[in-house]
Amino acid sequence: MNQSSVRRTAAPRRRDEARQLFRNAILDAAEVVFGDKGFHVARIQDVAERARIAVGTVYNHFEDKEDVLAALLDERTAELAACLAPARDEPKGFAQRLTGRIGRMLSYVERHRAFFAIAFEHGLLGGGPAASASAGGRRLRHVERFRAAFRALVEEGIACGALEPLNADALARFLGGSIRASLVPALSKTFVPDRGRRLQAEAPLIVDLFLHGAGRRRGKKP
Amino acid sequence: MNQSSVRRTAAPRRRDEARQLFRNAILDAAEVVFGDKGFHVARIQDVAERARIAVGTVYNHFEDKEDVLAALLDERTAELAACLAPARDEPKGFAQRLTGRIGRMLSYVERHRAFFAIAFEHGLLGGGPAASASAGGRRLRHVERFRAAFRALVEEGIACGALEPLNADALARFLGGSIRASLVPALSKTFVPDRGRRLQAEAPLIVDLFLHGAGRRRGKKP
Amino acid sequence: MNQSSVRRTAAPRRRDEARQLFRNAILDAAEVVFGDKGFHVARIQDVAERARIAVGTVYNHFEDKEDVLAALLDERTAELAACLAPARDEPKGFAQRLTGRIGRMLSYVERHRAFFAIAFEHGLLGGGPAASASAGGRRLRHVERFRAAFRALVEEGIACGALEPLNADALARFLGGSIRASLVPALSKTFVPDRGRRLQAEAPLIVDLFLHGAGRRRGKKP
Amino acid sequence: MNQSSVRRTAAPRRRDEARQLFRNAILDAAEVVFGDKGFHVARIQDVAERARIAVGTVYNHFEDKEDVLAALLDERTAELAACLAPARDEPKGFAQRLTGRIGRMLSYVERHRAFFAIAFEHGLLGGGPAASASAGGRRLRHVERFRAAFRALVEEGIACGALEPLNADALARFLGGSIRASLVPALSKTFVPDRGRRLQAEAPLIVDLFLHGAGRRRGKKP
DNA sequence: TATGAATGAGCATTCATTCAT
DNA sequence: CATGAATGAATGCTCATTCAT
Repeated sequence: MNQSSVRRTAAPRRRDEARQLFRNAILDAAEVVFGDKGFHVARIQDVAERARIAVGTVYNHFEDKEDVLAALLDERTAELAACLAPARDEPKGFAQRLTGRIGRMLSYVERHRAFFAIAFEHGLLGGGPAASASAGGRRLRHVERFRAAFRALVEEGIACGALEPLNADALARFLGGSIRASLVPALSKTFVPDRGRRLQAEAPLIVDLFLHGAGRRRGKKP
Repeated sequence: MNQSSVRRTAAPRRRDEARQLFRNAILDAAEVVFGDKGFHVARIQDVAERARIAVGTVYNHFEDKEDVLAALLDERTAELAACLAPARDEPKGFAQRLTGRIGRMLSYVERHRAFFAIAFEHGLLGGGPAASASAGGRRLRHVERFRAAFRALVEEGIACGALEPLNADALARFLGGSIRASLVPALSKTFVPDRGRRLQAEAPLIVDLFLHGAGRRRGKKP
Repeated sequence: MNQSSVRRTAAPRRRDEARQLFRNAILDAAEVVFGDKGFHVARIQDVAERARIAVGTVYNHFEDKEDVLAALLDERTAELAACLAPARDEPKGFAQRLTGRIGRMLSYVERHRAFFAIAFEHGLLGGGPAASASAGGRRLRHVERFRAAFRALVEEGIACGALEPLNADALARFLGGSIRASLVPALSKTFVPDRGRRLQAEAPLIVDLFLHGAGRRRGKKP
Repeated sequence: MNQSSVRRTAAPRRRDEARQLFRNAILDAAEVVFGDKGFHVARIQDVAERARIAVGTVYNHFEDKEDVLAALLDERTAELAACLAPARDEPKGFAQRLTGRIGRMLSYVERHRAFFAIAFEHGLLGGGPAASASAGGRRLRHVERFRAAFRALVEEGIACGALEPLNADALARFLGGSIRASLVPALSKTFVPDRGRRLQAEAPLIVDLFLHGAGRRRGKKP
């Protein structure tokens, strides 16, 4: 390999790394700012200031304000959906596997609390049709990807006989609703994040309720 | 009762009725407009136009834009919470009572689809903490009232032994999440409202999942 | 005519008058501001300030910045073209009539010097194709109307035997060019407007120069 | 001459040639881009892209955007004025010489149509005082040089008895106006450039129209 | 010297709110 | 009170210019 070929590859690589750095800085800033004020109230200026860059720079990396949100949803959604995918060394039982995955998901949400506070507004886990309208479908992708992850999980459960063979979409939504129910208080602004208990600890309860419901179980008596 | 006292009471009464008429017209218009475009995108102008009145008139009846939303949430939330309250001639079993009440609730939501699409964005059934921030706490009231209705329902269930004696708040949220899961697709814009099946028909499934979960029930086989 | 019908007509009339007042104030302000700085450099803020109104008010009367320019061109162009139309008590000879009309036109231009300085930039009397591009054809109307007025004038001359029966469009452009040549120094910013001589006094020279190129040449026959 | 002195002169020469190459590439690109969109709408980025160089490079060769325009006007104006200067082997008659020179000028304009479309906006042949304001007088030079060329031409005509001994400036402007009248349609965007007839063919008509207003009138003598 | 990403002042436009009629 | 035009603060986005590489 001669010097010139080194140059041809090394320089662009560093440039790409710089681009990635800016992109991440912007998305990280947007996560906090959007989470704090809500998408519509937040100003691009705010995002730029938090990222310690100029407004113009935001526009060097993203098409417009909507695009920043879309990219953010894209990124976090993919990571969140990944939590639901099978991992190595999972326990045998479906309930155990489910608990592990949901726990991972809760843990991820906890690390990105600010963002998920608004992500729900924008359709995650089902919601805000109004908000998703303006995006002209750009955001449907995220929701869809997420729905697919839940569906896969539920179908896995049906396949192994752990879940009732009901409509997979309905079950997937039910699972999403169950998880959401636990997340809501944690995402509220008045929530004090670390009182010793981590959000992850909720996973067994969620799974229990999801699997067996809230009804009093007769078999328990004897 | 002399004539002047009649005037003092009758005339104001008519005036109050007129005020009520305007107020309702504005709220009805706001419900549709906010539901269509989302609160932030909707303009007071749009609401006024739909109500066939002038913008200034809106401000004669409401403090500001936020106030219109708050009033709307107040009104619909109260009506929605009322669905969950005990009714006359309810069946004996908790599950049956639950099914009836949830059914009524679903029916009400269906009649106000446009609005509830955004209500969820603004904290109903737990959500959008970002949005509620700007309201300076005004909206917490609605959420709180709603939460209370769910709590009462759940506590009723625990009291009569139909529900596990777990944390009432957690159960209330779980019930809310279960219902929400069924509402989401119905509130999406692409939803075709009347394909023969009414949203209300989902109530038994919701109750079943809420009470018994999605796990495969062993006792079903025989 | 009863009182109510009076109200129905009188109130709107006053409102319409107010609209007209605002519209004119804006156009007058725009004429000066655009003329001073050029269309692109001038800010709507400048126009509003000069008209002593708020920026928003400009947008209550015009679609956007382009629309203000278009309306201005429309109005002034129509008035300018009217100068070229036949008047009452015109003298018999074509040259005399021409002199009168051009004189009136020059006089009008002089009263609106600031504006015509930029009008030429935007296609009047033939010019600036670049500028007219962005308007998407809205401005072509003005140019076209103006061209038509010149054409009519030239055709009148041809018809009465005062002009060579050449291509009317070419002659019209030549007449425009002849007039323009006299206007240019008067429209320059360094021009001191009133040194005793009015622009109108140039009319005979313009006509003389114009005519003895397009006029039928008497001496040629022998 | 030793080797080092060779280096001192030869290398800089090559460097200067390179500079010239860049400069020309930028001006050529600017001619097209400015002509297409107009000076204010065109972005330096557009010019750089068309020249296949980086934006920064433009600023290595020109002070700012205005400077690019000024240099462009400078260059093209000088070449255009040169068309009006006496050439070798010109015919004897003034009309013939005039026709030749104007023909050359038209030909030059035709080769640079895109540019002259905007040059007129910026004062060439008299015009756009608004535009020239922002340049702070830098552009007056071009206009002035051009005016001088016209003046010289007219004075030449007066001297040889071919033109009326009127005010030379007025005649020069009249000549400019006459030429401009023919250029306008050719510079419009909708103009189809080559329909068999070249712009140059208009020269005799222009001269004819011009001369028989300013030309000494033979028939008048009696 | 060429490069092209970062910069941030600048501006058109919107829209909640006011207030004279 | 209803009205609807006037208001002007607020904001998304652009683009000329700079400068580290």
